[in-house]
Amino acid sequence: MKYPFLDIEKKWQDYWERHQTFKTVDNPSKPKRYILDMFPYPSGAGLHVGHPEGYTATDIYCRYLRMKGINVLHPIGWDAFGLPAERYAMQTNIHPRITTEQNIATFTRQIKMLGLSYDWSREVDTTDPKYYRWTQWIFLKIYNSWYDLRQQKARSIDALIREFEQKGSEGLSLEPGFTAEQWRKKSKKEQQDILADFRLAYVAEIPVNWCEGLGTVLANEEVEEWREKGYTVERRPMKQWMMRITAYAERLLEDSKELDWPLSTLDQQKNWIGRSEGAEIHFPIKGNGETVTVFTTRPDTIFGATYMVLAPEHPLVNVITTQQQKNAVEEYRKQAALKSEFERGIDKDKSGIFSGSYAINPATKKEIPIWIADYVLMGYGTGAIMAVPGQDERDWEFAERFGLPIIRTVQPPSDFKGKPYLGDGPAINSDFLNGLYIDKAKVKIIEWVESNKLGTRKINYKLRDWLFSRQRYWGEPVPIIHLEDGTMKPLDESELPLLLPELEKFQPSGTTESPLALATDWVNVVDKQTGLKGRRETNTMPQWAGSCWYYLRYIDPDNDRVLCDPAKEKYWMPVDLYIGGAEHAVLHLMYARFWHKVLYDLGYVTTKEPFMKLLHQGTILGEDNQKMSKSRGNVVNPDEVVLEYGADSMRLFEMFMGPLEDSKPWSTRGVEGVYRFLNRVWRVFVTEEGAIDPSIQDVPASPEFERLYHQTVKKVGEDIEALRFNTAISQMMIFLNETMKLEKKPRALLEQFVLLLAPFAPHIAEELWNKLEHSESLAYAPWPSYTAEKTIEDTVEVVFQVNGKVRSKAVVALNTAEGDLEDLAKNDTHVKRHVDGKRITRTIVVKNKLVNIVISPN
RNA sequence: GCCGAAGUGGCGGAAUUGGUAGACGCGCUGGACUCAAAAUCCAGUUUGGCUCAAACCAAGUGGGGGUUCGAGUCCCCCCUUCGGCACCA
Repeated sequence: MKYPFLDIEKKWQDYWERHQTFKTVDNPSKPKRYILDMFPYPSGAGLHVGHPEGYTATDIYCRYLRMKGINVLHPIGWDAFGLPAERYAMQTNIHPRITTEQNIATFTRQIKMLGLSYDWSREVDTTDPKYYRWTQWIFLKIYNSWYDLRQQKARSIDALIREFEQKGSEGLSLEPGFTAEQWRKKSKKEQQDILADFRLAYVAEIPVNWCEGLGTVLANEEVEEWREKGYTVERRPMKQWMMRITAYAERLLEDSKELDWPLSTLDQQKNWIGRSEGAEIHFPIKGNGETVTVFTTRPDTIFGATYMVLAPEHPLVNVITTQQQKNAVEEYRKQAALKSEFERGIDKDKSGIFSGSYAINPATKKEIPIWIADYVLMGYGTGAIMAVPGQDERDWEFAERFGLPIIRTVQPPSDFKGKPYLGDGPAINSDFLNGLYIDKAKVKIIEWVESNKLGTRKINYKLRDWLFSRQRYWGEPVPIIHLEDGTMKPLDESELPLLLPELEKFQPSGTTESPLALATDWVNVVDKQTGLKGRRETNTMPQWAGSCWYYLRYIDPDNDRVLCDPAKEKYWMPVDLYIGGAEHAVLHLMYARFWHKVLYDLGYVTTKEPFMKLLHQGTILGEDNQKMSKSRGNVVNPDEVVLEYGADSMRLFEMFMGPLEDSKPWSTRGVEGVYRFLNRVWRVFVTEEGAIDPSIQDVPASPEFERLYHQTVKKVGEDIEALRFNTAISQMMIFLNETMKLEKKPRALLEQFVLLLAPFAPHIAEELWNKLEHSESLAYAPWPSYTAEKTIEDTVEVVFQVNGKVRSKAVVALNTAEGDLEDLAKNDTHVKRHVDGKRITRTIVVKNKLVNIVISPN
C-alpha cells in the first residue's frame, strides 16, 4: 500500500495556512535568523524543477532553526517587472499587469504545493505601486546624493549646495573651480550641470547599442542575436540615466573580503571591479599646447613608449588630426562606430590610423606619433595610452603591423624567445631607471613624474557606471521631470508613487524613447511652482532596480511612512543566508550591495553589507545530463512529480541528489528511491488500518540502537547546519534500515526520529506526529538532542598493514593500548605470512586505527 | 588567452588536521512471497586473476612524477569538462 501523500500534503498545507504557523513575529528578545531566497521572475512557463532546489534547502534550514528556538524570517515575493510580459503585450495587447498577475498566481500555487514555510503575509511584488513607490523613493535619494571623497561616503546633495554657497568649490577637485560668489551668480541650469557631475544618479551622453529596426537600445549580450536576424545595431551616443557605482569601487572591493560567499563569486566581482594601480601621465602635443593624458600600470616602461594611441571616440581626436589625415580619420571613426565593443575584441587584427600629429615623450623628450585605434577603449582609463611595444603584446602587434619602432626597456632572460617581454627584469634603455627591477623602477619613475608635475599616481577600475535606463514600458517610471528651461526637477517624495500610465497599445514609440512617450497626457506636465512646461522622463528603470532592495521591504512590507522601520531593520538585518543562482554573481549582487551602501551612508540601514553568507544552488540538468530545454524535450515538470510521488518525495530527492552547489542530472529512478524510503517510514509507523504500528512500544532501546540514534541526531543536525542535506538523508535511511529490523521499536526514539525528518519531509512528519498523539504541529517542537558520549562505539575495527597494504583486520575494544595492538598484529596469521622471514624495520601504531609493519625485502 | 570550480563503480554520490576507498540511493543479479505480475522483503554487486565457493593475490579515485611507514586527500607537470571574463593599457 502506498502512503496517502496527496491527502496528507493537502491536509497539512491547509493546517499551516489556517493556523498561520509560519507567520513571523518581530520579537527582539529572541535570537533571529534571516534566511532569504532570491525571489523569482514569475514567467509564463511556471516553476521548473530548478526553482525548488534552493527553496527546499532554505526551507529545511528554516524549519530546523524554528525547532531550535530561533526567530526566523523567511519571505518570498516576485521580481515581476521585465521584458517577457512586455513582449507578450506587444503581440497580444494584453496588459503586462494581467499576464504578471496570472503568472504570480501559478507560481504561488506551485510554491505552496511544495509545502515551503514562507511567511506569506510579507509577500512583495516589485510591480505593485505600493512597492515601487519605494523603489522610486530610493532613486530620488540616490539622485539627491553625491559621493564625498573626503569622507568616503554618500551625502545629501543639499550639503554640497550649502558648501558651494559658503566656500565655492574649494577643497573639491573641480576644474574650473569657483568661489561662493561665482556660484551664486551662475544660472540655475549652470548650477544643475555642475551638480550633475556629483550626483550618484545622472544623465550622460554615452554610446549605446541602438537598433533602429527595433526602436530600442540593446544590452551588449543581445546585440549578436538581433544582428543575426538581419537588424543593424549601431553604437550611438544617447542620453541615458547612469548610476555612479564607480564611486563605490573601492568599498565594494574592500568590504567583500569579510563576506562568507563562494570564492568564485567573490573573484568574479573582484575581476569585474578590476582595480589596477598605476599612474596618469601627461604627454604634451607638439605644436598646439594641448596635452594627452594616459593611464598606465607600467610607468616604468615610459622610455619605451614609441607612439601613442587615442580611442576613436577620444575628444582630442578632432583637435590633433591634421588636414591631410582628416578624411581617413573620419572614415575610420565611422567604421569603428559600427562595431560593438564585443566585435572590436573579436577582430584580432589590429586596425588604426595615423592622426598626423606628434606628442613629446616626457621621459625621452622625443617626438612620437599619435595614432587612433579601436583597440584602445574610451571607457577605460583616459581613453588614451602610451604604447610600449617592447613590454605589451597588443602594442607589439600594432607596432609590427604599422612599422612603428620597438624598444625594449626590460632586459629579458637570455633564453627568452617571445616578442614582448612581460616578466620582471632589470630596466634597460631607460636612463636613470637602468638596472632597477619593475617594482623599484615604478616607485622611482612615479616620484620623478610627480615632482616634475607630469602626472600623478592613480588607481583605476574596470568597473563602469551603471546604465540605468531602459526604453521600456513595464518598469518603474523614473520620477523626474524635464522642464522647458533645460533643467530637471525630481518629484517630491509626497508625489510618489508615480504610476505607470495606461496605454492603448504596447508598441515601440518609433523614436528613441520608450512607449511611455505615447502617453501624452502623462508625459506632458506643467510645474506648479514655476509654471514651466515639462515632460516626464520616459525611460524606465531596469529590472535590477526592484531586486536591489526587496530584502529590506520584507522586514516591514506594509509600512507606508518609511521603506522599513529602523528598529525592525536593526533586528533583522543583515540577511544571514542568501541562496540563489550563480548567474547573479555579478550584476544583481553587485547592484544590491551598491544600493545598500548608499542607504547605509544616508543612515537608512545599519549594516555595511546586506548578505552575509551566500550560496548558489547548482543547475539541475535533464535526465540526459544536458541542460533542460523544451527543444531537447528533457524538461521535468514539478506538478507531475508532485502528483505522482508527492511534495515530500520531490523535496527529499532534490536534496538527496548531491551537494547543493553542484550541477546534477534529474533522475526519475532517484525520485522513486526516496519515495520508497518515505513509504518505508510510513509502514514502520502506521498499519494498513491507519493505526500506529503495534511494534512501536514503550520499551528501552538496545545499547546499539541507542548509539545509532544519538549518532543520527548528531549527524542530521550537523549536516543541516552545514547545508549538507544529502548526507543527512543518508543517515536517516541508515537509521530507518536498522529500525525495520527491530521486533519491538522504542517509541521514544522513533518519535524523535519523526522530528529529525520533519524539516525534510514536513507533511508526512506532521501526520505521523499527529498519529503519535501530539495535538499541535511539530513546527516548533524542540529539536532532538544527543549525548556525545552515547555516540561513541565501544569497539573499533583496527587494520593491520604490511608495508602500507591492508593484510588483516581485528575488532578490539576502544582505546586498546598501542603495545597490545602491536602484539595482536604481529601474531595475526595473515600478517605473519607476509612478515615471516623478513626484517621488520619499523612499526607504526595509530590507536583505534591501524598497525603498519614495515619490512625490508630480505 | 585569462580567472574560477570540478574529474571517485554501470549511474547520482560518500569518505579529506594524510590512516579500512566506494557509506546511502539507483540500476543489475539471485532468492522469498504470488496462479502470475506489481509492490514488498532477503542476499549479492569496483575490476581482474585463481576458484564450485570461500580464502587468497593483483590493480584501482582523469594521466604522469614526487613527498610519506601510509596519498582520493599534500606538492609539481599535463589532460578533460563546466562556469565566468574577454584588446581594461
